[in-house]
Amino acid sequence: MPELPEVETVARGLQRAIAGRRIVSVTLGKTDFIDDPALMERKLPGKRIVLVERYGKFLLIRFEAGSTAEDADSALLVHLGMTGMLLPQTTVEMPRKHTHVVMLLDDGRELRYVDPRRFGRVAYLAGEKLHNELKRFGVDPLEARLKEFIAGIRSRKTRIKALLLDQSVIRGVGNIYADESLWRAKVHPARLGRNLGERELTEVYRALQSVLRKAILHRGSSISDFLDAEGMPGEYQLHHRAYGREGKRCFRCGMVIRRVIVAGRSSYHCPKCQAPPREAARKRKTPKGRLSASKVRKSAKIRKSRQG
DNA sequence: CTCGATCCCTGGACGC
DNA sequence: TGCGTCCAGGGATCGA
Repeated sequence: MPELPEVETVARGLQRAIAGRRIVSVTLGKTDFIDDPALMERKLPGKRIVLVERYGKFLLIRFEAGSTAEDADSALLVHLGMTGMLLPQTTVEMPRKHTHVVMLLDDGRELRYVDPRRFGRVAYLAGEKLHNELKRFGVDPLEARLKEFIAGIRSRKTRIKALLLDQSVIRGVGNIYADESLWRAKVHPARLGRNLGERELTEVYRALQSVLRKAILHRGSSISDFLDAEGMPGEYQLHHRAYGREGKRCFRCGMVIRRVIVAGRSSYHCPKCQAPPREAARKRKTPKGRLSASKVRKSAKIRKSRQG
């Protein structure tokens, strides 16, 4: 599941592998995760890749400025979703199953986008549109100063876990690194961000940066299927202290790690080290009778989307 | 404004 | 072995 460290790893690998190459042609498979497939097919051929960088959880493949103003400052924006992979491969290598975008490069290799679940997103954007897209996001956690981080957390009234995951507040953090950071900072995921003291917020900030940096050094976490640009899995999953460790013992105090749902996401934490909030012993209410009704609605929606 | 719930998708785990 | 069911999760969207 590509979050900041995984995307950073892919960006570095791609920068080494394809910077300077020119795109010769584009072949698309399924396109339901592409913003404007026709535009992409029209604009990419001939473009030279000058830089591959990370922006939050996005990869930005930046192109050489074209002759027209419209083509200045253009990029391919790629979000890997849950299972996306960008692999530079030779044409003799069999494309993996679920390869949906193939970009032929001028050295004969292909840059292939593979995404079984198609939770990702691909968009060709230029000029103002690119600019507007990027400014929707909050601060980069590795670049933000403590003051900016705290201002971001205090900007909204919700739980710390939800704040860390909110890309418009902080860009790049997902479920794994949110849990890992909160465990290290000894802060319960359901605490309200507003109720965290200066000291606690400082701890979260430091833990977040430390965890992200270490994870980048280990080339990210491969839980099920993350692969970097060289097709290699990361190793940071071997260093997880909270995420995915339900029922196992806390490395700090020996208490059993628990999983609760916060902000709609599995949240692994140590119930002893990470004291639960006093503020809101709020219980989620999910009437069981709704189940059948929602399933009825689900099938109706699927039918509708297939038509339109 | 802010919240939770729901949905998208596929493969892997699990139960029988 | 094979089938059905559940779950993972980021982000868009919607109704409360």
